[in-house]
Amino acid sequence: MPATRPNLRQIADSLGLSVTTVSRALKDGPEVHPKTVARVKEAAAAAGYVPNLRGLALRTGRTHAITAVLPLEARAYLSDIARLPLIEGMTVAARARGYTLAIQSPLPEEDPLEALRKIVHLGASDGVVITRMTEEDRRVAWLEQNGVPFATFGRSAGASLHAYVDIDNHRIAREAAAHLAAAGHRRIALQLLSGTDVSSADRLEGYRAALATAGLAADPALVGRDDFSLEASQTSFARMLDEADPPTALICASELGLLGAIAALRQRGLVPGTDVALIARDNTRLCGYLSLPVLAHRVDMALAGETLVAALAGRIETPAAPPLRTVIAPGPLEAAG
Amino acid sequence: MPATRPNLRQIADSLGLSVTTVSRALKDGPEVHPKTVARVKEAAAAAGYVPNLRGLALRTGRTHAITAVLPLEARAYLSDIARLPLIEGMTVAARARGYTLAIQSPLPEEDPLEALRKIVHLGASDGVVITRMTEEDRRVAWLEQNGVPFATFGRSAGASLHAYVDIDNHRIAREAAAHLAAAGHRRIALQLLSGTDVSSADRLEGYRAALATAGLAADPALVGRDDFSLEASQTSFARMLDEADPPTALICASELGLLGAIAALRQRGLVPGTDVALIARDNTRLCGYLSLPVLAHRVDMALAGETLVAALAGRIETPAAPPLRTVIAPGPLEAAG
DNA sequence: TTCTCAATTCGTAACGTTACGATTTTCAGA
DNA sequence: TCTGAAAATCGTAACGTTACGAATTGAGAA
Repeated sequence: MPATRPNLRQIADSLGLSVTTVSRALKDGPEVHPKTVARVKEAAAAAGYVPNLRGLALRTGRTHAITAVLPLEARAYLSDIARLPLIEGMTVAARARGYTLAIQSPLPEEDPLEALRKIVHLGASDGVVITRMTEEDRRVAWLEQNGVPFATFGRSAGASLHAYVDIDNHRIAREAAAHLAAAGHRRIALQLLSGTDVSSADRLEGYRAALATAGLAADPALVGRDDFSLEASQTSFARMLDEADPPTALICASELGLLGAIAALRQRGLVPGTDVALIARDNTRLCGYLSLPVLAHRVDMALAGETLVAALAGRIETPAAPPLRTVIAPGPLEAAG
Repeated sequence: MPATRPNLRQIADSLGLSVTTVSRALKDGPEVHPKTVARVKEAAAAAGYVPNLRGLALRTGRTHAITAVLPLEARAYLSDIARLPLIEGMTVAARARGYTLAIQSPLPEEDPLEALRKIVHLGASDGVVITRMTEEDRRVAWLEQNGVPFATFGRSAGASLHAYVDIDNHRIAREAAAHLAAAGHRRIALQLLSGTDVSSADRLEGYRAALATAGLAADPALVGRDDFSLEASQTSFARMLDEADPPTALICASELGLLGAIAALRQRGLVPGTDVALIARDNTRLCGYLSLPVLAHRVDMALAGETLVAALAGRIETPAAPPLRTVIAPGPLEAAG
């Protein structure tokens, strides 16, 4: 920015020292006389000196910024309410570690790898957090090949090696389906994302595992894949409800999905949560204030964001250390509120 | 990031040209032979060249990043749900204009001016968006003195000159109070932020204007200043409701405030929206799903975010042009949903 | 006084880019 | 073939910082 800010040269000139000595003094270099260190630090503080990140970045290659590639336009990814604590968690954790968080929202029509390549080549950050992982994510391979520090939200297939934070989607869906089966439900519907997200695959697996354990058949017609707008969700559930053997329980995948399900039920004169059991994706505040008997797991998205940044910071600062891999356990399945 | 990315020198060497010529060719400099321009562009595309922002920033002073100073930890500022569309609007608009949005969440204990000074002196962005404006905001004076491009969310006292986007809080509170007065309410409570935010001052003024027009006295005991957690809001409203002459209508300031009010009412066996009228701050999705007779203005926070970035981009790119000043009009007071 | 060695301090180069002035090449006209 | 101007290209410096090796200073010993 155009603000004329003090730089090393000005401080050096004002003290009759060289730029080199001032630079070293400010980072307590052992070669600088203690008295000089004190003088320099005093002058720097008086002048309000802050090291210029642009020069620093060019010289050292470190920008002290991290970039999160997080779709914000697409309503399909993460519920509205789950997104904010994730961003908050990342921002706060980044700041606490001396980083700035930059958010890049990829355009839906862009090739994810190409978009990522551009972001990395800009060289404006020390590492990236990527989201919306697919099974064989080409981005992971590319990042690894190019030695770019990264952490992913959600595992990818080759997840044995890289830093990631994941929600235990398998367990969440499994517990949800198991609970419903134990309550006597035989026709349990599951809502998934429309893409090839790993999270959806995990949820589907967990759901099937629970059904198998309960001795129930898995009916593909009961697995909805819509893109999680309220309307799409409503349509999707409505179709299931209008079939010959409709579901008596729904496992939703976002609060928009939940609201869509409620709309579809009300449209048919059914009482949500009573006539048809409902399990929400996250136990968000919204669920609690629906005044409906809805169950949900509480998932700490802020913690997920913080852990993501911690994992990325680890890759940046100690590349030799093993990557941090975390699966966030959900809280117990409980009455939403 | 450590990725070895192509730079101008490599492209120049591979073509037997100088760095200067390649640099000029890539931006269609008129001094370069058209055939050379074509050759250079082809080679650059083949190599996947992306200009390095670090070098560019150092040379040109432009970082193509903007920083939004937005408190994310403090629950007191902006409702949870209103924050996300604001961030989304800013991110998307920034990206559309070739900027990256960085979010800096100031720590509550930090001096706002000092924190801003550090952010600016880092030189990591071309301009800043600041929020939580106070009447005589020292940050505005400092930014102006130092020639830093900026836009504010909310006006400050000397707002005649700088770029800002504001919500018409005066009108929102005025219409809310007027509507309640017209419905026969005589004791109308208003909830405000606890700080010295301009938005709260505007709301208070609008509220008082409506009461005066309706010939009602303004009772200071009916103006709550809490910090907008659900609990604080509940306590604050509870105190009012337990007084000798309790309010029969509440104008809330966030959805958390609304939920706190509902909790306080239910605690006393009162039916929210029926026994005591409620007007919410924003017509968020949550309000609609409360299944209560709640009124609210719809405020387009995503538009506010987009407009903020547009205003800031204007300051950065055409400093001579008059600053963009926008007041976002709310939608009509309507049944929430 | 002079020498030696350690303690300080300094100057230069480099990161990748663009601006500016200098230099080379090209080609029409004599 | 030569001249000269226009066209095209090149080299150098600079943005602010740090790393490296060189240069200077000072104190104690001979």
